[in-house]
Amino acid sequence: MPELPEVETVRRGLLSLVGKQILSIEVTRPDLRFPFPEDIDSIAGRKIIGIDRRAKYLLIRLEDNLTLLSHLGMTGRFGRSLEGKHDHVIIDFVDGERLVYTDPRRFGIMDLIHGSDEDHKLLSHLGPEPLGDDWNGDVLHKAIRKRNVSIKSALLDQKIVVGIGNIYASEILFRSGVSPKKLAKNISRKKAQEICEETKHVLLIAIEAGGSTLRDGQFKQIDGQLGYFPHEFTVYDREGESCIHPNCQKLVKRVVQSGRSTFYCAGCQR
DNA sequence: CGAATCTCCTGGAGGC
DNA sequence: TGCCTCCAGGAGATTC
Repeated sequence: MPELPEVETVRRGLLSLVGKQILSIEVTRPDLRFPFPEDIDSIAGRKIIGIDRRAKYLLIRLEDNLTLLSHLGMTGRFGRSLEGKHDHVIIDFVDGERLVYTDPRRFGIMDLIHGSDEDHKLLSHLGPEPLGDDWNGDVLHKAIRKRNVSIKSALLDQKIVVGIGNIYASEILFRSGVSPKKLAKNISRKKAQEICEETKHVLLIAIEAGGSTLRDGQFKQIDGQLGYFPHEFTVYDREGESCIHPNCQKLVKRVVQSGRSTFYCAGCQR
């Protein structure tokens, strides 16, 4: 499932579309997670002038201050040709290129932003970007020091920090040596600093690796190449396997928090 | 206000 | 081989 690194990888893959003029857009159904905007056709005739990312949202910038917002949900992906029954959005370009949004589970989102991002309902409440220079241990500590939830849940809360999903939350906490069950309000300033640094590290490494996906490789980079590097994971989906630390004899555990699997090492994470 | 729960959806895995 | 159940999970909506 796409988290920040996967979305960033998709963004980079889409950059070759910048400068192209849209000929037409076709939707094969009325909605994904939400209904498509009624004026979705208004992107036709406009050129793509840039592609940004905010949290896990892709922001396809068009002429005349119009932005096509896209969220990949769980299983959304962009391709250059039709794949089958789950193709929901087909964008054709004047030069003959084609962009197809495919999403079996339809948790994705496609919407238009007229004007500034901050005014859009889905973007207005988002927290800081984890890779931004202004996100540090202090900022994280202040955001969680009164929160009566587990640190795992806090890292998934997009109002605290954006872009982290279920996989990287486990990875970050393992590398930080913090138990996922520890309450956010009990995280020291120093530990918050470590979590912050590991977050940046993990996300950057994943971006360099080209993103990752679930075990079935549902996520594809735009050229169709799989972007899945399971060996990168230290704990995620490794229940019952040995902790990777050479001096640790423990096995990776799995617990369910807020209905989501969390993987951790009880020996290394306190 | 914060926190917990419910909800959307389909494909894949496992059980028998 | 087929059918059933369960599970994966982002994040808004709902409830308390």
